[in-house]
Amino acid sequence: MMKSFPQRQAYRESISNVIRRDLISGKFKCDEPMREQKLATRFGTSRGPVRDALMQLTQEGVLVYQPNKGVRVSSLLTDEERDVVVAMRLELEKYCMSKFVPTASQDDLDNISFLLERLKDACEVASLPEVAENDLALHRYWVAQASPHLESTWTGLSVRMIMKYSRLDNYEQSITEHTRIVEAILNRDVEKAVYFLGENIL
Amino acid sequence: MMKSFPQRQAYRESISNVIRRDLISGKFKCDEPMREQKLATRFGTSRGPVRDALMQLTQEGVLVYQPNKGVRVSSLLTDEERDVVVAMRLELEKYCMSKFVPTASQDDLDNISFLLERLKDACEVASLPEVAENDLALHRYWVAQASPHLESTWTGLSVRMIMKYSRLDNYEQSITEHTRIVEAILNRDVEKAVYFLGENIL
DNA sequence: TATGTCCGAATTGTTAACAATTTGTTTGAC
DNA sequence: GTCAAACAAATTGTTAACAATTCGGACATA
Repeated sequence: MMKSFPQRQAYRESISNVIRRDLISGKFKCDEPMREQKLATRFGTSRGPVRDALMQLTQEGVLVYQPNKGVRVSSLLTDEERDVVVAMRLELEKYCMSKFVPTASQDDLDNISFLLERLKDACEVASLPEVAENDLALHRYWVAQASPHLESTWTGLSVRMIMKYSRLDNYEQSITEHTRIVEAILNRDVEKAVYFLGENIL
Repeated sequence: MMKSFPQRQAYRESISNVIRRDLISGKFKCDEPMREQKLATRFGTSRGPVRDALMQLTQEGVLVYQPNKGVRVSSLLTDEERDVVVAMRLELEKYCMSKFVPTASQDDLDNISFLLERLKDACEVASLPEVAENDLALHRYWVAQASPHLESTWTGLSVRMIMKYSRLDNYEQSITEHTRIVEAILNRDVEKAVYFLGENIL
């Protein structure tokens, strides 16, 4: 569905996805070192793919690397840095949204609706990691559709923004905000979509 | 000098630096696949470190990865995408500059002056790759000092911005623009520094 | 107690070999 | 000649072993 997945080669991506999820849900303490062997056994692979995943997350900024010492969880952004990241992400997503809305196919609209429903479900259950994942999945959709070039940049910004301080724990608000955005998209109303996006990303 | 280099462990970083430089100077065609073994022999290592470097550049966005097919040179940004990237980079650097100028030590100022001189030298020689490298090195200085958290984000934005369309081939202009910026920094004039930065990054 | 040195364990860095996948070419039927 | 299947070569993905570095504690000394 939706993503014509490049068959196989899940390792690198899927491992980093799981770790990223753990990081978002606060499963690791700050500055905690990530041991390669430990993770390798956890994922049932050798250290190679784990190293790949760790390096990827390092480049995203959620982990930091020190030669011969491995990677550890990055310290959180300062409030000021977070503001900058928010502004950058908003700049990026506004562009993607204004590009996406006029050109979205019916399939796209269906997928958006579907992702919104999944987000709502997660909010009902009130499971923060689930909410975060579905929130990002929804936003990622229009980013990836409008500008695959910038998807990886977007991921780094978004994850770090969420890790610093998450507004996602207000589930009611998250639902209404995203419902508004999606409704605007379905109505092909770029103005509103971008506006509500600005109210959601902060 | 200046960078307390993490002893050893040059491989990963230095390889990606060389490749990045080659990419900026247009040594590879667009969509050209990067063969691991070829690069490995070139750098005198095994494929491991090369894979690390390639993945890092992939995360920066200058290379794209396809499972079981390796990485190839990423297609260039569209004009619109470049505008967005420019805006994001400017947002980021303005913050760093306003943070850096008031708190810069004498050493910092010396280093900035030194980096400016090197940039001028490169402009004299009129070697585009050299100019690009020194241009980035100068900008990187205040970014890394003000916000190490965001350095990797900055690198990705800057490299892709330069690759799409480089204003650097106007060497005269590059010198004057950067001289103005550095002078403002030396005078602790945040206003001017940020202003001239805005004139330089576009 | 405080300090410094040495040694062993734990961890990361690198390599080469092997497995799996993709790609290119030849072969053969029609 | 065209197309498709089968085979061969090239390339990527993964693994385990080995090398180099870092970390922690025991021990000796002042």
